Amino acid sequence: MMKSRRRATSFDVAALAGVSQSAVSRAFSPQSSIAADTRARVLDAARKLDYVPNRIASSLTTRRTNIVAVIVGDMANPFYVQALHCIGRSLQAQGRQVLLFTLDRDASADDVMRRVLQYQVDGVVLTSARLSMRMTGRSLDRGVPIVLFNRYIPGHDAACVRCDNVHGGGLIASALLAAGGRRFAMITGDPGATTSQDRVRGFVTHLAQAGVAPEDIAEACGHSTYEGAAAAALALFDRPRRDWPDALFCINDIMALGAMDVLRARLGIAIPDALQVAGFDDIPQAAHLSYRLTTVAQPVDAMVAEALALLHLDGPARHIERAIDRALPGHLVVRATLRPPGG
Amino acid sequence: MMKSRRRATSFDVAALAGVSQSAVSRAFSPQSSIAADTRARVLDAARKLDYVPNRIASSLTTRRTNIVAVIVGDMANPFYVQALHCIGRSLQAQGRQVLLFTLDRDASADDVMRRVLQYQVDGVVLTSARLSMRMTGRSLDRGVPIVLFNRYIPGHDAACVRCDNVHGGGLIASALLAAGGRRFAMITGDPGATTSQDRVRGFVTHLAQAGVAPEDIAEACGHSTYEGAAAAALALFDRPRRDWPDALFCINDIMALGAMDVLRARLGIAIPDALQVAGFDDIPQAAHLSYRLTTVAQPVDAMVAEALALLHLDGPARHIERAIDRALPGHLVVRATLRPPGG
DNA sequence: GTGAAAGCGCTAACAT
DNA sequence: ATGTTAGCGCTTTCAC
Repeated sequence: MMKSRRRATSFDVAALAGVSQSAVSRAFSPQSSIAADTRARVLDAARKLDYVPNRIASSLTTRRTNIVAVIVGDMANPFYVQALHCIGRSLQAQGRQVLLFTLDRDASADDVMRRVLQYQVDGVVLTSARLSMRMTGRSLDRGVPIVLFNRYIPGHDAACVRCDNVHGGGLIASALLAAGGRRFAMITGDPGATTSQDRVRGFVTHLAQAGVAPEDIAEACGHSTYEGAAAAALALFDRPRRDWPDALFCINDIMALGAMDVLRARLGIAIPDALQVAGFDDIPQAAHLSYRLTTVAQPVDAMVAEALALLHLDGPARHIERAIDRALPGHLVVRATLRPPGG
Repeated sequence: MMKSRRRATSFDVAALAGVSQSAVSRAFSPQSSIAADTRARVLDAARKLDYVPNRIASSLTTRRTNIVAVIVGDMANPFYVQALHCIGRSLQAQGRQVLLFTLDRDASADDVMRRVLQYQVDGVVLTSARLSMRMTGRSLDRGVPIVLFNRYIPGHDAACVRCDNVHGGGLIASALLAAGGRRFAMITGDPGATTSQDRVRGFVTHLAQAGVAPEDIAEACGHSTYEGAAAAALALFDRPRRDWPDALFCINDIMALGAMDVLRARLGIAIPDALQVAGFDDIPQAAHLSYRLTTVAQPVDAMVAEALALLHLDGPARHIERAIDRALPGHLVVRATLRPPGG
């Protein structure tokens, strides 16, 4: 028993309820002035016809789709999955939805932005991807705000929300020093991203203050992936055993997992006894018993709240933020990959 | 230097190009009949005005949004993240996008479906969530196809794409038997989901054929989470050491990781020497060196392709599949959590 | 091949 | 509080 092929419209409901079509519209907008019993009659008729307001049609007139585009550059990194989940939840609680755009490694964010603009989204959240100034300008000029999440590009027009990476790098350095680290090494991420650069800078600067010369810090690029970090770790340990590092900072957790796994399985290195390890992000896996990774926790909830706030989704006064940079502090989470200080 | 606040419309482009508005529309639809030079003039004018076709407006007339809703029930399970990623990529390659709906644990899929319908999506993919028949009927009757991904509900109206879980459970049983398992245990997932039930059934049935009585198989529910599985594993081993299981099947990989972690860290159990472990799904982490988990790989790409095909997104003949059940075979991936047979 | 005109389903003034 | 009317930006007959 199939219902009528055509979906009911507000006109159908109006006819059945014996009111005008605009009354139907009002019945479905919480703050409009309509008599309680009129609304009741309308909602009743709507139920009978299985009527659901068409948000796509309404967005044509309101000029708001209540859709936010989220561009995710690296779904293989649980940190971004976590961020996406948090963004989705928050938005959904506001009656909005995420339109997801995935960006395969080295795909152009500009290309995907062209498509984003076709969907008339109310805002864009961009994670782990680079967007040209030209494209950013196009979006901002059309009134579509953009916020870069966990990515900061100096001089860039878009708003940006991130963790204070320099500070976080310093936290790791001081923890590793306090735990007795002597020969330092680090595995870096995307060399072009300030996220990686800043964490490295905070780390190196802090170590320098403690008398560790930057050139004494071994370094390898892990390209922000588990596999890349595994390769980088082996490269760092490709030297006489007495020169092996005893303190390793991985610019993010997913790389720390890759490094720990390969160093333990292939070289039999004991963590934290022979090597202390720290990461960054505090992804769920960092807490798992196989790793118990010391790391800097990014304040994801606060970052997401801030990012969405900067989009100014509420109110009719669509203000577009430009060149804003919000760096929120992370905090050290000490787990078992560091020896207890003075232990 | 800010451009005009108002976004250019096809009328603006038409005026600049000296053609009618419908010509502009045609210039942007690949298959419409329009002279090459007219199209060129239009595209040129469009570029000058930074015009982008409004897909929301066009979907009003075409009755297709080119948006597919994906409802994700468990973002903490990497398998679903993988599926989401794959769906997003495939859809994007077809010029479509994913509208993401997240479902917090125990939230009602019916509630979220009500919102889905407002967005006039062309189809719905539902992962790890239960949808009432009533709501399913409403959606199908309105011409919005639904496919359940990795979930099968007997007698349900929606189409369903899944792995052959009974077969997969059998593969694990036979691998565990061949590797010398004697005292079997399993950690189950959501007790109400056929996904878990079928894997259990395949496993138990196969063992029974080899002479292992079902009542000799220890069982605990891990609720499909890492933490739940850790607790379940401890419960299974809360008995005299000589009665400890030597072969453990976890209904999915994420639970296998939780079980392995806690059994190794808390009870010092050696895997695979003292205990052989197998999972299901083949999530990326299963291959990591800390686990090297033997598991059944779900054919995610094929499943996604099949799911999208059942949505019949192409062509004007919007056919709605009902009560379809497609079970694709998974395959065993042998890693280090099983002892080599005859070794 | 091209233009004119009629909607798609809704919201938002504007009257009443 | 309610109805009338004019769009929102586009696609699609239908003439020419």
